[in-house]
Amino acid sequence: MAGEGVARRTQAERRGRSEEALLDAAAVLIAERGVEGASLARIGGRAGLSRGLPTHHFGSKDTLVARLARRAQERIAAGFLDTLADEARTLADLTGLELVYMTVDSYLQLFEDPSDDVRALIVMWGSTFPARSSVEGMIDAERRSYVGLSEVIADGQRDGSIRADLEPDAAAVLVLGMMRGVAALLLTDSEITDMRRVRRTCRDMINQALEARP
Amino acid sequence: MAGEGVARRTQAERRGRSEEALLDAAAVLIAERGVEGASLARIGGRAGLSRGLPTHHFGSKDTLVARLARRAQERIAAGFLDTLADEARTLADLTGLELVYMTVDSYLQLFEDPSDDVRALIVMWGSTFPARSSVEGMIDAERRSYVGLSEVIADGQRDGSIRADLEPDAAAVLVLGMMRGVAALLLTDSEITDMRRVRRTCRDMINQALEARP
Amino acid sequence: MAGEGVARRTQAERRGRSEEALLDAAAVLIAERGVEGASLARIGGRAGLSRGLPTHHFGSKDTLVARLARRAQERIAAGFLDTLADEARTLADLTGLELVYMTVDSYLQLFEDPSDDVRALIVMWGSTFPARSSVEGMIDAERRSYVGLSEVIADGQRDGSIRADLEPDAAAVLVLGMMRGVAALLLTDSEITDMRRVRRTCRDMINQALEARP
Amino acid sequence: MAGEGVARRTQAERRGRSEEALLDAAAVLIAERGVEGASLARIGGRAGLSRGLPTHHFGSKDTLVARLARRAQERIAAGFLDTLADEARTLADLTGLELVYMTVDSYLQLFEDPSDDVRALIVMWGSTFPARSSVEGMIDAERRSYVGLSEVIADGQRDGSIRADLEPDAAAVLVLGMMRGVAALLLTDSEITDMRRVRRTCRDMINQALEARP
DNA sequence: GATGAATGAGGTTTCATTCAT
DNA sequence: AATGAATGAAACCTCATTCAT
Repeated sequence: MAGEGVARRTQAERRGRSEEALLDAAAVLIAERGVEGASLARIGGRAGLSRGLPTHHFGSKDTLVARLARRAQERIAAGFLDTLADEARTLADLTGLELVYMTVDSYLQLFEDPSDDVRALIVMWGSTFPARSSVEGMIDAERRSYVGLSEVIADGQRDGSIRADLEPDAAAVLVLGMMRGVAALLLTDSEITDMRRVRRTCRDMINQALEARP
Repeated sequence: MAGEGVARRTQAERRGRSEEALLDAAAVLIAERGVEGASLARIGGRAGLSRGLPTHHFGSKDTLVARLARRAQERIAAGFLDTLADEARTLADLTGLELVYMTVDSYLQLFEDPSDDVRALIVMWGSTFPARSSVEGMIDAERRSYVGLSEVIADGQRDGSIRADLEPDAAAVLVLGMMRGVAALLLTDSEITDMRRVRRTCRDMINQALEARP
Repeated sequence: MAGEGVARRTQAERRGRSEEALLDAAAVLIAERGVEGASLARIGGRAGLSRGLPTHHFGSKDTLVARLARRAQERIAAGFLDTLADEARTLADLTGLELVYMTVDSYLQLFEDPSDDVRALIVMWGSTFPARSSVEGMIDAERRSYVGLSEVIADGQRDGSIRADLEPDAAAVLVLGMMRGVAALLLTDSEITDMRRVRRTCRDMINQALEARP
Repeated sequence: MAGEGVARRTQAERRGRSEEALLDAAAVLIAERGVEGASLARIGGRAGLSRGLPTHHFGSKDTLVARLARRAQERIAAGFLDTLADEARTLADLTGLELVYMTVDSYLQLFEDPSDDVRALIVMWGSTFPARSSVEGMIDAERRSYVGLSEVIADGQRDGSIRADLEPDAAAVLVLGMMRGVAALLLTDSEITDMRRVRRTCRDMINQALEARP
């Protein structure tokens, strides 16, 4: 029993380690060359493993890409919660306006020195633009982000921090679109301007645009 | 001689007509299946022409795609100028703030019922996200948009319509990113909310965020 | 116009020649290594053409195999009609019994010195045995052979050359099965016995088994 | 010691049980998808065991397939002897003609409601048609069937039950080919006609074709 | 005895491009 | 100007097999 347990854990560990390595490699390559340019053979090679392993583990390229997308999204979400925790606040303590601002700001902060995961995520987002796109779960996740943001804005209207005359749905689209679009612009042309100034200006603009005035 | 002249004009016309047909077909296919999914053979077929014609006319796929991107951008710019003309204004009559707003609004209006060109343009924008991207001229064009917008904002500060404490560069990134990002979101998930409400809310937010206050 | 006509004929000829070469190569390789063992790359190579051509022409392996099957079946049918013509008879002149016999005998004769087409056809027949098989049109063609043979036997009963107490359906299955099975056995193990003696004995057995007795 | 003995027997039993399960699964999959379509991983899975077990037990796919072929042939032979035993006859009591008939008939009877083994066997037979075929032992077994049948026919001529003017070799090929071919036809297209009528007609035709006449 | 992770060869297919017509 | 035949690289995927556990 003990022997079996060890063997199992070791096999599982081996598997897990390979998967992580493959996802890491996929992130690098997708960020670099796009979803289609990142071939499974190259992903395997870059991970220091064999050409055939990516398919062996994930069954198909679509699955691998979807898994990478989810991992990146989860990491971002976890990072955001960490940030809140670091500042010793809970969600309940924040006004809606503060929460909107922190959402946007912590997202943009990721792009000051973007990880491969984060860069890959934007690239994957870009590859969902064609009508028949394939990155599974991506559009759903985007929808959830939109709904969540919309609710936060409505909350902010209830708690009096956000102007009551905004339409939460429409404002959520604008804020989310700005987050994604700005990230994409800066990733594409990193010389455009530096992210820190953008974040500072962004705080200003969000406050001006959303804040309820006496 | 006269006959030859006519023949030549006809040849040139035919050529032009074929090229337009090919670009139209390319726009449809790129909007539908992405840049890589739009194969030259399919583009030729969709245009009602031969498989070999796209290469024959444009020399390479990259060139074809670049030409399509330029055509779409020029059409958008021309449309914008037409809108201004319709409202019997010249650029000189507008405050910086008005110009920013009209730029954004007329862009978003394109996505209420997007043409194939416009949809293809967003798809091509998405395919520039990888670090080694290929759509020639696209990043430069984006840079020019950014510079132009930045200047308009600075003009607005000079003419007193836009808050003086904004950094024009950073504000331009935020506004341009929002335009692109919102367009992409709505193209990807058309059920999210309707564009008209977004435009209305956008006017509000831009005014609040940029307007100089007494 | 004339130039176009020539060009077209020449292009068409080129295409036709390649197709024939590919089908010939496919027949050799399928006879040798089976349907799955005959890879498209090898077929192209054996035909003295490129690896990619088989797919380019036929679209898929299934189509290529189906085309080969049809070609072989048509050639066999044409050969049978030629044989009849050589003997200056028309179908109408033959009794049902004679026609059954000639059908079987001319089929078996093909296997005295079997062409690649004929060998490939038996191999393709063998590859239809799995429940989910793929050689398109093969099972239908087999069904048609069976129906045709069954009608010939019924005709023979009407014209008095074949015993009236046979069930035409069942007899057709037995005769057709024998044709195919014997062909397969001899192809598989050519040392079993020589085909000429089989044909002689076959005539005997068919006469004994089917002939109406006074 | 006793414990060890038990353990060993249990181990051996387990091994045997696994092997049988693997062969059963292989029969199902080969009947369904052909020899090449039946992958070792799927065989293991279908048997409710692991992916690696087929190789572990049989060493190679070829060996597994050969073992399955032999098992199926032995079962068929054993079934035939059982049938004889049920009818309380020994081989010595039968005339050659009767024995030929019973061989064919009991074989065809198997296909009225064919087991996976029997279906797989026909599929494996079909996969021996290519010149370089792989199912080890299959062609030899077929040869032995042929030789045996040929001897039975010669015996029948000696005992006066079968026409003396037949060539035993050739007749054996025809009878064996018919058995196999009819089985294949009915397996491929089960709607062709029902096996019972074929068996009835077959008895008739064999008697007419082989029986010595006074 | 058994599991399943890992490999890498090989298959079909898609495609941009070249070239003859 | 236009067609479409031909090429060959590269993609995804399947699979028998090897090997560590």
